[in-house]
Amino acid sequence: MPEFRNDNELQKALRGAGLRPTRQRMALAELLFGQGDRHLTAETLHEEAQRNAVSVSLATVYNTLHQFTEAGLLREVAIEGSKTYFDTNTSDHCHFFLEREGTLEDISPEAIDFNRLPEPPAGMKISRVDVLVRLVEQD
Amino acid sequence: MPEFRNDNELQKALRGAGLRPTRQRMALAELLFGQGDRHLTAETLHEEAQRNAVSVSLATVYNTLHQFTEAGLLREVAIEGSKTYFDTNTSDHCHFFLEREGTLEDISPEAIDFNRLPEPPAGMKISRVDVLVRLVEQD
DNA sequence: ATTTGTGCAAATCGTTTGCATCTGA
DNA sequence: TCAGATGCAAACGATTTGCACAAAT
Repeated sequence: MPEFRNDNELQKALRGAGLRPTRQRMALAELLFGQGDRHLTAETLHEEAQRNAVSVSLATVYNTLHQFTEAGLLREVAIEGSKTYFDTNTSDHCHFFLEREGTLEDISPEAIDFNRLPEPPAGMKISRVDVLVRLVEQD
Repeated sequence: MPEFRNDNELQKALRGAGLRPTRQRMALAELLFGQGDRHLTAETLHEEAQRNAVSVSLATVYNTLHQFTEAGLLREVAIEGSKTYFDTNTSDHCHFFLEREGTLEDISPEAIDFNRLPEPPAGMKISRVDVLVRLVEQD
């Protein structure tokens, strides 16, 4: 859950990841990390950038999201369907998925607890456990 | 986990789902349900059909997979990335995902056990819990 | 005969890429 | 200066759709 108080910290974070703190990356990072935890797609972020008079191409948004993900600043969330979601909360946690709206919400890590996890097959190890709790309207 | 001993049972199942037992649907159903639990994509199934001299168009494979899913004969599995996977095992279970190969394996239901599940927000209920255990080679 | 399904090719959607241009160190 | 970034438009892969034809009831 990266947290940045000012542009200097942000610049340092980008530099630390081997990324030049360009105008576009700084602007996107501010949108991404400036308002708590968020779940968004490339399109969402692109639109938001335009609304905020930040001029970035969609291609750059994609590039940036992937670079930030590699740098550990974002996490990809696997949902069925076409779009890729990015989560600004990179800590270990699960998600609610509102099926009607197609949106994600974090679940606090304490709210889910495993009794047992399966043994990985020989030669393999668990890299991550994704849990998606699907929600629908109550009938 | 649908199980069909012969074409008659299969026909009945399709009819029960409001689907005409056409040549193509019967052939695809045999491929899908004739050999235990499977995880496949539209392309996979299409190729397999061609290898078995079953002539179906890719569009029909897509249609059929979705119709079978709606009918409860298949289950979609959410993986990140482009392709959609279908699982012939419709019972409640989790998956291993082999990241290197991009393939799925069932996990026996007993191997995973939740201590606690989160309370759904007001007015919502849990429709399903998807668990994906990601595996990588041991280092 | 009427309804439903099929195949093909074109259309769509999200995403990626090639390449010329620009920018930050 | 010059590697690295950006933007645009074209390319792409998976999936969907429109429509004429074929098959099932």
